[in-house]
Amino acid sequence: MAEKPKKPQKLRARLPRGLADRGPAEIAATRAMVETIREVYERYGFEPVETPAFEYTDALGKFLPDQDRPNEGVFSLQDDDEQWISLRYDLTAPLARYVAENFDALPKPYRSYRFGWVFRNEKPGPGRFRQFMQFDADTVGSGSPAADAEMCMMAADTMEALGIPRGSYVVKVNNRKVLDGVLESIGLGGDENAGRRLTVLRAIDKLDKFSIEDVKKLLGPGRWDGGEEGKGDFTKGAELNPEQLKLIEGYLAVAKLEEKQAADFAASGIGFPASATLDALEEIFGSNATAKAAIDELRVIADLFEASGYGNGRIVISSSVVRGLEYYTGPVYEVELLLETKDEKGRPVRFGSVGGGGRYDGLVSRFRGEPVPATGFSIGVSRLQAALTLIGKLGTRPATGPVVVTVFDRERLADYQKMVSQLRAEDIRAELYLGNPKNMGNQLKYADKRNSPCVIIQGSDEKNDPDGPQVIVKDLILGAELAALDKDRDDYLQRQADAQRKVPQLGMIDEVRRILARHDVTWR
RNA sequence: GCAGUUGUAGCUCAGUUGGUUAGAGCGCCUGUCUGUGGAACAGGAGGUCGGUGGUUCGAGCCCACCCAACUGUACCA
Repeated sequence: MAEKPKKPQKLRARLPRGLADRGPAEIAATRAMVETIREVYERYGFEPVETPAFEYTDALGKFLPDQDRPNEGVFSLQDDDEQWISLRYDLTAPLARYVAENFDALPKPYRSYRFGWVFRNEKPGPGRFRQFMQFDADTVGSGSPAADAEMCMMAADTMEALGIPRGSYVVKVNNRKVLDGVLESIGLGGDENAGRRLTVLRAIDKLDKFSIEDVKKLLGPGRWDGGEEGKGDFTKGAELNPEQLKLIEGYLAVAKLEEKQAADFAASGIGFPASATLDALEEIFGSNATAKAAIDELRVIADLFEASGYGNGRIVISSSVVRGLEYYTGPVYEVELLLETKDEKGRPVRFGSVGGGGRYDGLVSRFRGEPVPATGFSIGVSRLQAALTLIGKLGTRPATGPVVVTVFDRERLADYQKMVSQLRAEDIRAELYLGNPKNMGNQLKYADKRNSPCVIIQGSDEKNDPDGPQVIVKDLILGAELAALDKDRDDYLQRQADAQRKVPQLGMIDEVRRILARHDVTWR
């Protein structure tokens, strides 16, 4: 017995984790979403601008403090002059660089939008990728709360334009300065408390994910990952003392109250005034000047969106919104999907935030000697697309393929190619079968896989028809429907004849058009 | 990063207390089909049983370590 010849080790074709290939259906869906978002943003007066995927790492602000090395959350490399450059991890920092670099030429306020891929070197998860698409709009050079209110209204309009019904999404607004004031009032102001401030903010941010009890654990001693003693990893808490804890509990209570009001609204359809929760906040933290000013700012924003009719639950004040810890300086917003659905294994899926933004008054002024207020909003296109696909709001039906002209006689390739050209000249997507034409079956299988509406066949019988040259136009969609009706072979062959027609070659275009119209094929 | 769960064909999964040549369905390819996809039948390709080492006469099964995926959690501009 001869030994089995060892096969050469094959290279395994594989995609790095957290990245995704995209097929025709997904590309079409993204294109449609991007067009819809663009229309809304342009209606609000924003103009397009694009920046490259790479930036100098220092422009992104992602160098680790005291180290000559970029944050590992960003994909970075050293240019040939040793300078670090990084793939952008959002569209905001590059915009700040662009505005600073072109400051004198741009109209102020400068209002622009852009979409593109961004990259984060993080652990991927369902709906979370290491490359994903964002669609941003920003107003640079206006410190007015009206600029912030407008971002929220535009977020709401965009959701509805994308087909998410009112009540199935909510735009939540908070103000980072409220949180700053709250932290000051429990004695966590100053540089020496920066670390604990972060811990407290992170804990508050978890309010939508954890119970109030678990959040309190994080504010106090800490919490086990598994939810109970000894299970999973231990997360160290902020170790607040009882007085501090009590004040924060007051804040958490307001946040929970807002949540309940929002739920009541969803049930009843009756809106509630933002002033109610703001009054409650002011009662507890109004004595702190920072908090007071921030609450007043939120009142202005609420007045604006309520006056324009967005107060009916589309935009709400929400104290649990924290957002990123790095650059936001004022109002912050988040768009949340309220739809609940099940995944393929029947587990409930919460989509959570599909967009957000806020005021970043420090980002442009880093590059300039003067203050430059700015506010922006970003939609996570990839995550939103994943969510919309899961709830069936986006068609996953593959796009219709081209009309396939089959090759019957390989001697007559030129004749078939001419038919293809005639179809193309009429703006009908068409192609010649370019595979091995040894039998008709394979060609039909190919057309079937391409999701073609129909195929063209011309053999010698048709070519030499006594009534002049004919072609067979076979409707694949109708054919598939008819075939599903009956299993009997003779009957099947009979029905098959119904789905294909022999027409004079001169009438080929009309027959194809008839089939396209029958199935509403437009190719968009 | 930490913790738990899981790794057998392209996909979904079987595989007895450790015992010859590791199976099924679906999918794929070929043929029945001298002019027709989705049907039927026949045949075929496809596996380093996640990897490495160990225990054993013998490991898909037992042990150790590693890797990957999933879930939770941490970080997330």
